[in-house]
Amino acid sequence: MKDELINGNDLIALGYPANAVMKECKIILETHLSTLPKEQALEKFKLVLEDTQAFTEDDIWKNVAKILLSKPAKVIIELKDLSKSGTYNIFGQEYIEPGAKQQMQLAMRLPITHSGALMPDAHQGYGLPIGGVLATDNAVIPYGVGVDIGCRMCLSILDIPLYHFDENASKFKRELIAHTVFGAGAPRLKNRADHAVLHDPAFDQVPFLKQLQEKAAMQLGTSGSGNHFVEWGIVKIQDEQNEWNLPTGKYVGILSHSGSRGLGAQVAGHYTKLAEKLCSLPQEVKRLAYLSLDSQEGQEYWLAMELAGNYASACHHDIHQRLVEATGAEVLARVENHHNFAWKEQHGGKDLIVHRKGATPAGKGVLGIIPGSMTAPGFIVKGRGLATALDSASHGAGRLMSRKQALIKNNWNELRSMLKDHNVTLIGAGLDEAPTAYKNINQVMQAQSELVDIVGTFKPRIVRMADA
DNA sequence: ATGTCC
Repeated sequence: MKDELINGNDLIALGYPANAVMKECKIILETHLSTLPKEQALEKFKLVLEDTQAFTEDDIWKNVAKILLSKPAKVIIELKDLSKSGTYNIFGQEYIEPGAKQQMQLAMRLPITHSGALMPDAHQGYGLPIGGVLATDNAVIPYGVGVDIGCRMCLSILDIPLYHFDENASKFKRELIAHTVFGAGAPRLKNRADHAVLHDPAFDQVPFLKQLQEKAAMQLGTSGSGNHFVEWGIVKIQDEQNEWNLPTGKYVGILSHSGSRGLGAQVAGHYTKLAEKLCSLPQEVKRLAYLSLDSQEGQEYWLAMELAGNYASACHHDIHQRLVEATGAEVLARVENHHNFAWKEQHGGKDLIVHRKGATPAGKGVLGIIPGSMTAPGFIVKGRGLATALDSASHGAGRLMSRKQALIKNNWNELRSMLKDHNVTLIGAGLDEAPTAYKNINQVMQAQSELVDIVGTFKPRIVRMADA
């Protein structure tokens, strides 16, 4: 081949895919076509592309033919131009790291995205940021829900007198240890669980779920690890108009935070992989791969997601029930909500799929729980239904430090002193969960005063988390 | 988040 050289762009212009075939073409160019004029060489490439089948046995071209036939060019879905992606509202702008905003901006550019919002506890995650809310059109993003599907809060307000709790603190601590199970992969202790959710028809409707049924039974009522907890604490009801007609004042309560354990994690992993296979997005957003709700896979994910949500809910109820029975308490009121989930909702008269990944549903009048930290209060909230926040609020204070960073910066002396100051007994946990690793919950609540009203607070007193 | 890549 004389004078001008053929390059990759020439081949792509002919219609060649930009994949492994390029390497083979380069070898042929160098070893067999080096003396041919450019036009003639291009003609040859064109012929191979048009009649690939005829070259599958050709000594020179068989590798090229094989790749052309086996690997059809993958169509990468294009992101919307920034100018057409629409804006999203950020609450608590000053508390949010740039990485989380960049992730949200990318999510806004998906072709399926309708609208979005970022909560004041937001920080970087896989795919959608934690604290990200994304409304899409008839499609679900497994990583827009998160790895721990149905991760949620549950608060039981009890009839136990405060003085009884204080006088018997060691018994309450013992029962908390006896009736909660922490640790990754940890199975339930002793008695085998039975619960309607373990017989959910979804286990038979979705083949992938069948193999997870036994694991789900083994782990029912367990809490897992990470930032999950079960705690005794003091509820303070301050809204006189509360729905339970409870007199304002202090109550003993149980607050728990956990999700769908191995069941949800396996579902998330499986359908994320499937989505990435079926929905090729540019590298920087590949974790936002989505499934159409009209597809078999999308419908399966939705069913599996709802099962994982119900399972997570059952886990909380099981934990609360055992603690309530062990202490002879009665439940006066209960507040609970998912904060890693997707819902079918109407916004502005349009049917949408609303993903909340680390965000609390806050539709008008909807109750929820936003935890603080092991020493900072959590909040019982009532949604204000702000449209620009897509009826959402934060799911907590949000991390200030990464786990790794927190392990380096925090120390046990400081943590022990904080626990003492706040009259908190801690069982388990590591320095990565120290209160100093989290944002200031009061600032976060201030930043979302348009999103939720405060009904009451919860001050942790005996906290159990997974061992470090 | 989960016994951490089918």
